Amino acid sequence: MSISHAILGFLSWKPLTGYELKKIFADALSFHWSGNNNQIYGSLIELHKTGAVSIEVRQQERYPAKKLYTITDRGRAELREWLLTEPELPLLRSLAHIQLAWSECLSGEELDGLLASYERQIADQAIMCRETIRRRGEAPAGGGAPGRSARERLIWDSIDENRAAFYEGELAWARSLRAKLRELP
Amino acid sequence: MSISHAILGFLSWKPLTGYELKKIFADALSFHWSGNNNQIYGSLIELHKTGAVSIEVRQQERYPAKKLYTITDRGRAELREWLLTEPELPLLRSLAHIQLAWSECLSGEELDGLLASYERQIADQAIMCRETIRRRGEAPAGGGAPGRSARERLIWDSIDENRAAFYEGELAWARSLRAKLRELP
DNA sequence: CAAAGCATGTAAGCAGTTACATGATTGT
DNA sequence: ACAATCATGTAACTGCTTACATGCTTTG
Repeated sequence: MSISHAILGFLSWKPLTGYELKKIFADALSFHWSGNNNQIYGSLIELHKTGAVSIEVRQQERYPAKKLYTITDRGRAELREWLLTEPELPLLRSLAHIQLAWSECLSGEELDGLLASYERQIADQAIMCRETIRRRGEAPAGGGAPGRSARERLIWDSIDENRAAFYEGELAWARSLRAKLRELP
Repeated sequence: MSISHAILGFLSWKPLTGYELKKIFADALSFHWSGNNNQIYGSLIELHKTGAVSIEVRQQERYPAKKLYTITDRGRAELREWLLTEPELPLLRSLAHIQLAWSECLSGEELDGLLASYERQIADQAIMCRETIRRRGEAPAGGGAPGRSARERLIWDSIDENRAAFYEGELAWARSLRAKLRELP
């Protein structure tokens, strides 16, 4: 499961519970995982089986007991090994493009409506990305990562920037296509 | 299965066999499906069950019998209905970004190597995209689509252009990040 | 009193992948 | 001789998703 590498990544910062990881993934939009129970808890069980993490059960007074997961040396080695593997190509999949591809079945207005709706959604996304970046700039040291180096900050900011730029590019593309379609006879 | 809409799309042009569809998907990189047997043949069986396509078995002299699939009115209606549904957000997933996110575990040279390798792969992809677009420009009417309107051609060209621009954008991003990392103390 | 938060887990299912299985024919 | 093309299909698996199940506590 490819998400387990990302889990190991977060655990390399500090020990966390499944519940905390869930929230982290749900918040970290650039990581594109929904952070659903099945994957997080399932991966943690798997990681424990292979010895990449250790478990410490913490009883609590007013809340259910929680399991704190800590990365082991073996987990660290596994993470490093993965980091050194040849990176895969990014996966881009836009069902909207497929819809556009057969818009010959649609009238001019219907096609324009489809594009308008796509544009709106992408624009929202782009704004949200920029907002996230802005807020991060305001609250500097908060992000959970201990001892973040300048290098790491640069990389994380670049990844967020990449995401924003992607949506902005897609938005520009949709707008330009829509304009070109209006100019057609 | 979301690929079945794309299958209906191609069948809306002309009747095709599973084998032909397989090749079409394998060639149409912008459609990001591998065109593996299981999906194509499985979807066709499903589409036939729901009455979206009809089958005609053609015996051949020197080759195995083939099944020619034709879209029905019901299939056309289903396709049109899907085209009018609210488009989904594009899905972007770059494992390479996740690797970069924890490159704190790597040395400067290792990180640079990772980025270099990513850069190379993206650059190849970008070149291939441009090459496909160039070749399409040379051979005009070939593409299998009957009676393509100016509108449709514009859209298909835009989708290819979008794909190329995506890889070029990603390439520029990787290069700029690499340059910034070199300037760091 | 209902909703949201804390905390763990399971069940069922969808979409996609590689690899396997068959078997004639044509090209190198 | 070996590989590729034509043509259909199945098996086994991965990764991911939503929804279900439980139960106590805090906040509105």
